[in-house]
Amino acid sequence: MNPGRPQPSDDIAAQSLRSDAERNRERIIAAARGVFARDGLGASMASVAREAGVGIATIFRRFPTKEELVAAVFADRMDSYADAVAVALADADPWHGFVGYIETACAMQAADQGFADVLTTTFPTAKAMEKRREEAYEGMVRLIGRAKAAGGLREDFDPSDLVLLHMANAGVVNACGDAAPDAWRRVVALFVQSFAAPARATLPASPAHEDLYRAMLRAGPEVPGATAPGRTGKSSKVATDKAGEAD
Amino acid sequence: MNPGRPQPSDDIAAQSLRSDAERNRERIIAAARGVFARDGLGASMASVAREAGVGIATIFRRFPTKEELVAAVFADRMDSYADAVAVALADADPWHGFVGYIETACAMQAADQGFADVLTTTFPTAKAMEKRREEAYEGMVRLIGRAKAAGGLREDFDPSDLVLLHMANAGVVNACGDAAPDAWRRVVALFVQSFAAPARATLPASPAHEDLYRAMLRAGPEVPGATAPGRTGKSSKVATDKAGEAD
DNA sequence: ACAAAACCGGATAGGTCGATCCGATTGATA
DNA sequence: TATCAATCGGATCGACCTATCCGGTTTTGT
Repeated sequence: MNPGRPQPSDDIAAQSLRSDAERNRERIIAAARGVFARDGLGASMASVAREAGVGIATIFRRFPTKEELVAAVFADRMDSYADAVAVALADADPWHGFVGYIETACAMQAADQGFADVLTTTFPTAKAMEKRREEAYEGMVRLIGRAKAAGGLREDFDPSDLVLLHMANAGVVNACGDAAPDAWRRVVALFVQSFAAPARATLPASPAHEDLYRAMLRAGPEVPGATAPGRTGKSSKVATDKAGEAD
Repeated sequence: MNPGRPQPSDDIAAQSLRSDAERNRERIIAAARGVFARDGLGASMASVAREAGVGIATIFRRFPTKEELVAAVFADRMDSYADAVAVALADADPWHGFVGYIETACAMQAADQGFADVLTTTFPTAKAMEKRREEAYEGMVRLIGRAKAAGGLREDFDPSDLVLLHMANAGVVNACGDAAPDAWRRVVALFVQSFAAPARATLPASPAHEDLYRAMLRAGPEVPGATAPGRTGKSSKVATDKAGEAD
């Protein structure tokens, strides 16, 4: 009956972890949840350790890489994400369900900087998380089909548009942070109105499926958000061609 | 007539720089233009130096901080940006001018990763650049007024919506990079359709002016983008993670 | 041609990050 | 209670970043 006993019928998840180890594991996840939500995935492992009240090594012992910690932290959030699609599919009104999904998912991005990044990044090594993502994607395709059939959604809407929506929303919540915590609502409302049927005009083609996948792979590295003072400027150059250059 | 002579009536800009120094200064700016455009503001000073064929110290001698280099590099890009507003105001058709401005500005973001961030960040120390930004903003307010008066633009459109648009577009171009270089066009087209009058539904309130300013201040630090896509293939371990970036 | 000032760039300082090492500690078992 | 493996956490590694230092080189004015 003692928890942690090596009995086969014991509690699953934590397989034979010493009691203090299991306690720390939960502390770490709880701390990481808060830190990633507040500072995004760019938060350092050290800051998570500090928040959890454990040593840095303790984190890496339980989660050999940062990516694994991220996967552990966001596992249940991805569940909620997949659930949101299921809830939307259960809605009797296809368009209402579609809009509800969008608002729920974007609200999740706004409430958790880390999750905003997760939705626009793929983690090939975190199979469980990617599985949820695919489940959600398949549900979204059906959701879109229903909404189109019911006439609420414009016919040229593509599943990839939801990915683009999340990228755009991530840009807004990342840039605004807590300075303007509700700005995303207006952006999302504008998007939703542009999704409504009938289409006001034709759209440029959607990006290819695999291009978007590569884009999400590429995003992996880092996420701004946190660092402080040393601000640097940014710049751009324009040099080449493209679009309307001024002279 | 020799350039660089200490004559008072000499060429302005470069005040008495030795010929080789002036040559390097231009090389540095040209290199930084390309590097920032390709890799975003997260690109390191070392990579700029390498591209320019000069030493790191040479860059910091001419531009004491990275922010100053950025300001120097983007000065003309901000001019083009302000020009785009002027061009839009000169358009006989207010709505056409409004849409043209949006497409031009967003195209500039897509063509230059660094500029995408510049548009969503303020640089209090770079006064010239901030002046251009304000000029552009004032022009945008007039542009919006004209477009509303002509009936093309929905009445509840707010100038801050253009800032949000740029934040959203930055999110898309940052996430997509060169993997899906045209994805932004579809997003912008959707936005434009949602801007068109008549409004399909009311919108959540706009963020407060000063909140958006604080958000743009806060955005400063870093920008991902840096690391190359396929890279890291090498040995095992560490593949992922960040690093460069960002920052 | 020549000296002095201006300039160059590699090495280095000092910071952060992810990740690892190792001596000290603690929990589980008998 | 005694034992020992499992665990802990601070120190440390290596890589990268911005920024500075300093000995060698180049431009400039006479």
